[in-house]
Amino acid sequence: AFSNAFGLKAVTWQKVGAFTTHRFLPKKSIIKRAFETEKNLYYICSGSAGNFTFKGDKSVCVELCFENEFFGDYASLITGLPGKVESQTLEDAEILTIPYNRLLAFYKTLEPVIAEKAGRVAAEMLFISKAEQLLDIQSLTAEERYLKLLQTRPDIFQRTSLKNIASYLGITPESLSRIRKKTP
Amino acid sequence: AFSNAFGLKAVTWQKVGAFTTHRFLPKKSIIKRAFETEKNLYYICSGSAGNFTFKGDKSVCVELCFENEFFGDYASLITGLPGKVESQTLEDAEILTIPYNRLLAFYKTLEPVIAEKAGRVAAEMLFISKAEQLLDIQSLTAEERYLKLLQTRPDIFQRTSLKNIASYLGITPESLSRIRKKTP
DNA sequence: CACATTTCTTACCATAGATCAATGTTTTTG
DNA sequence: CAAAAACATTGATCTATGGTAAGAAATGTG
Repeated sequence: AFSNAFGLKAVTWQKVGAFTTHRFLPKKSIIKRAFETEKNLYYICSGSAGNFTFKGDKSVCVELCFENEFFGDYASLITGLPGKVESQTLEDAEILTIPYNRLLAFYKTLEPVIAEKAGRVAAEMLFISKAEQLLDIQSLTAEERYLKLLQTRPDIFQRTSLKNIASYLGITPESLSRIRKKTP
Repeated sequence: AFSNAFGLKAVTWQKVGAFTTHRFLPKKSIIKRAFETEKNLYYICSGSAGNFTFKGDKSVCVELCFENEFFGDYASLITGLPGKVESQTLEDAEILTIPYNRLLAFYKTLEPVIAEKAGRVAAEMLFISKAEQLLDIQSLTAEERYLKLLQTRPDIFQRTSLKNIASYLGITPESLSRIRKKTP
């Protein structure tokens, strides 16, 4: 499914498949609760998932992932500490669960350089993505962030509730509604 | 200077020193302009530095770094694309400049696994740090962010202008001034 | 299919934080 | 050292966004 990701060959990923669980989860299934430690890496075959936290008593979507993307509470996975986010599906989803300790053990059976490279490439991608998300929030207005998301990921608006999109953009559903009304 | 960082031995870093430039830069020196591509990694021996972007016509500090920390426009360094931020010193600073292509070439003289591991550890640290910064902005109020910074990095307030701290917290200097007046 | 739940929109008011302006303070610089 | 620049604070507004509420639309469910 995830051929060549992180510089690993398809044949290598096939071996990962041996200890990977394949599940169909309905919409709004909780994958990992807040303050639990993440033990798995996930791959979304179809559907979508998100990471959520709270601002006061309001749920905030901090990450959105779709089919053919890896997913999880990476901060918790990397540090081994309890993560602050709750992970859940946003649509019915087909998800691969890759136990992280099994993945690390498998890495040790490879040439070590291959495994470290995969880890480096993955971590670099995560960093680039987070850095851009943060820079957007710091340098763009709510309306600019909406327009950027609309241009770069128009499909998201067909698949995710405006409520989640609003919190992902850092605003309330009401504000998003007003922005949408203003910008046809 | 930077012993054992990223899982590299002190003796390895000593060899990096051979192609590292040592400079003293006065306060507010520009290290890299916005929209240029970063070619170097920096290490701050003393003083401090920050990365800046603009929100409309206002300068926003998106990163603060101090002595004994690595520094740079990592997103640009990793992707090789022009970066959006301007890097500059915030105090008089003693800075090591490590040309990235020389660093990568040096990596190739090591056991490859060592180099990849260093890259992985570095990227993971950057990711963790950005993810936390983003989560704070999305889940905390301005006052909560101020209090968190005050608790975790009280020294910053002795060394950096409140103007920069305010923009780092995502607020104006006036708002920070009012928050400080309110919370003694 | 009918009922319940959630989502989306709209309206109205409240508020955190922004903006503008004035003033005092500190820092920089010639 | 004195003038200029940058910074910090305060007060008086202004505004974007939040909060609340209510109804319409969509979706989920027995």
